[in-house]
Parts: sequence; structure tokens; C-alpha cells
Amino acid sequence: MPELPEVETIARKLRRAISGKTVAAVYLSGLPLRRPVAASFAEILRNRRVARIHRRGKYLVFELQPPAFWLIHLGMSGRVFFWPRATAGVTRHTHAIITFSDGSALEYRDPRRFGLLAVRQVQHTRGVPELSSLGKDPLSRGFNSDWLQGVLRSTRRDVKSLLLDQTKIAGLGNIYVCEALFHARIHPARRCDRLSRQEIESLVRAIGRVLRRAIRSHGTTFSDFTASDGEPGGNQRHLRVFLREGLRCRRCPGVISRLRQGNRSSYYCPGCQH
DNA sequence: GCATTACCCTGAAAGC
DNA sequence: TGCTTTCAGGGTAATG
Repeated sequence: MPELPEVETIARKLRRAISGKTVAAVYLSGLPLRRPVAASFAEILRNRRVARIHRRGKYLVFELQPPAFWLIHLGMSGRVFFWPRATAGVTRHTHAIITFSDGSALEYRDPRRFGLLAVRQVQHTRGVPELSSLGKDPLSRGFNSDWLQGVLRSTRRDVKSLLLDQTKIAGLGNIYVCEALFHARIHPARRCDRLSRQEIESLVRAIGRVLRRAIRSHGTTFSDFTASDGEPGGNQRHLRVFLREGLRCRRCPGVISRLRQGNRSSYYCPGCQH
């Protein structure tokens, strides 16, 4: 499941691979993803140049010229592949192939079809509803203890559910929230408004550390994730709680537990997270 | 505003 | 072995 570090890894590789290229042709499978791909998608992309590529939350954002924003969200099982010489064939789960004028191509595959492909003809990301509703990026300068304290103090929700709320903090998913709470020694079911200043500071540090390390490792791969060049990530060796139910904690004599919050699993150590 | 539930979808794992 | 059932999860929408 691609979260911020996986999407950042892909964005960095695509920046080298397709910046400056012009879209020549667009193939679409016609199957709906999270939402149906708009009928105008191919037409808007064609003949536009990829001016910049960046990441916002879990979105890949392609800034086009003439102005338009092309978005890819990978959902649960979305993957992108860069093919230097249009050898991309349509597989069972290929939903789009964007071919560039130099013959290279970008393929989007997504077995579960929870992802998103969209394009918006606007001048600024403010006009892109998928992006303007996103909260603060946890790697941005403004993500600090003062800001997070303001957010946490105003709600009685579980800290786990708040950290997953993309309208508050954009980019965290289940893996890195579980890991960050472990490093900050905070139980996932703790109420936001009852966290101490010290715990909030610890949480901010933990989120930054966990994300930066995962980016250095090129993301976490269980089965699905590879970057656009097919390389898997290496961050799984750094995981302390995620998917480790029943195994020994690496920090105390306890055993990792799992708890269900909403419809998501939270992994934590009852011995060192309170 | 927030919690809960359901839904979208497929592949993997578990159960029979 | 082979079939059926269950589960996983990000985002969104409906409901309470």
C-alpha cells in the first residue's frame, strides 16, 4: 500500500525519466477506477508537456504545459512503470499507457482499482479539489509541535484515526502511523486532546524520522510495491510493529498486539506504548 | 463534528 | 486437490 515514502520514491524517479516530455498518445482500459476516468482525460493530456512532477500527500502531481494538472493516486494496489522504449504491453490490470513523443511510455496498473487518474485544466493546484482538501504535509516546514498541538487539542478522536485523516495530515497511511506511534511510545487508541506536550513533540520527531528513513530505503515492499523502474523498497527491515502481531517487541520483553480501529488494524506494543 | 458502517475490488490465505 | 469464504485496506458516502 503506497504511502508518502513510496509515492515520493516514484516521483523522484519519474522526475528524471519523463520531465520535459510531451504526451503523444493515451491508452485507457475504459474500466472505472475509484471513479471513472473522465472522457476528456486522453484529449486533455495529448500534446501537453510534462513541466514538473511532484508529490502532494499520496498523490503524484504532473504539472503540464499548457497549464493543467494530471493526478495519479495509487490507492491500495496501483503501480506505475516507466518503459524507456514503448515496450509496454497491456496486461490484465493495465488501465492506462501514456506514450511520449520520444517513444517512451508510462503504464498504470491497478488490480483492485482503488486508485485514481484525473486531469484538471486549471492554472493553480488551488483549483484541484483533490489537492486543495489535503492537510499539511508531514515533511513540510510547518509541520511542527506547535501546529500539531493546535490540531490535537481541538478534538477528542483517537490519535490513530486523526493521523490517518488526509484532510489534517496528508500522506500518512497505516504502516507509518503504526510505526511512528511505536517510536513515540503512544498507544493508538489515546485521545488526541489528552496527549502531553512532550508526547506531541515526540510524535512529530517520530513521524519525521520514520518517513525520512523509509524514503532513504526507497519505500516499504511486502508484495506489491515497486518503483517505476521495477525496484522494490527496502524499508520492511526497519518495521517494528506493522504486521508483527504475536512477535516479540524489539525494545521490551512484550509481544506485539493488534487492535481494530474503524475498519483498520493497528499494531502496537502494549509493553511500551501507553 | 464525529463515529460507525458499507462500498468499491482482487488476490492471497484460510477453511472445508 | 479444488472449491468457497474471508480478509485486507484508502478514500468516500450515507447514516446516526
